[in-house]
Amino acid sequence: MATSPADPLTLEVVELIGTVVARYYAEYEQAAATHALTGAQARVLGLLSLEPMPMRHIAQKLKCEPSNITGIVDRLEARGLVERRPDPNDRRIKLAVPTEEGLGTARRLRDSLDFAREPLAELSAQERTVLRDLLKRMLGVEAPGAP
Amino acid sequence: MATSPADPLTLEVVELIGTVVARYYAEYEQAAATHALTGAQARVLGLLSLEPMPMRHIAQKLKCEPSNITGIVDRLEARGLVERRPDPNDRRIKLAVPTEEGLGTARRLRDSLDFAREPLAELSAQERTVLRDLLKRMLGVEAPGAP
DNA sequence: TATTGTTATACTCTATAACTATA
DNA sequence: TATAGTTATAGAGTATAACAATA
Repeated sequence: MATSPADPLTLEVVELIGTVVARYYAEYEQAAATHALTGAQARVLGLLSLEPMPMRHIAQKLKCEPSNITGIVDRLEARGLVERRPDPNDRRIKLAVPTEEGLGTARRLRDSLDFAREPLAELSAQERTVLRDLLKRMLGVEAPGAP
Repeated sequence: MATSPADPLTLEVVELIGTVVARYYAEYEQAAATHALTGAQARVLGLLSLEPMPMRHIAQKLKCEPSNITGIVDRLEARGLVERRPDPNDRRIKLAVPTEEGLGTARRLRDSLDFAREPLAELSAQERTVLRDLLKRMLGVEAPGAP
């Protein structure tokens, strides 16, 4: 479907979002590096810290090829942050599970992600609520009071 | 400076921003791939399409090492999208300049970046204005009517 | 046969260090 | 000597294709 072709207000918002993306991304990479992780390793570890899952699921979540996950989990496993465990029900599957140390690293990583938390301090609670609801609608998340 | 440590509303907004970042980033890479460019090549070409600049300046804008730019510009040049030109005032400097074809590719790339433009159609003009002003304040851009 | 994970391969991006040619 | 760009090198991420083990 064709989208409205470039009214100035929309373009301005798009550019602002681009700035947010660049800043957020850079801070994420830097926070990962602080914990001696690459961005991809940090994303996998963060994902697994929420829920252990088979290798293939990780690739689906990260929208990349499954073969890439092998190497990333290899490096996390070599550092003792993640383990591969057999799935009792299907011996083809290997579950990637964070270790205690991996969980700790994931938590510290999350805590060090100040971005958007510090800038958000500029906004009042009411303004944050407005921002939240606008972002939700942009992203197609169902509205607070709608079905 | 310590930031407020995790009120639920702020965390929710941070997570929403994370979702925006992931979606925007994925769409940018995909749009670049549509034009047979990598993300890095697309970023360099987009930058040069606004203003030709010395190799070193590109590295500063992209926050990476200058040695990386050599290869990226090599590949853009091999495809006829960018040229290296001598700087008349300082023979150490090489200016990276997009060709006509490079400018066309950059324009089409920008036009194909529907993200945030399509989702923004969900919002009214008034809501987009509110979103714009909130993002500006978050990013520390001076407010519309403030010094 | 289909699926899961891995390996092998090739390309790109990245940082580091050493090199060249200018200034 | 200092700076701009390059080269050389090594590590990591990525996609593709082929493979072993299991279903």
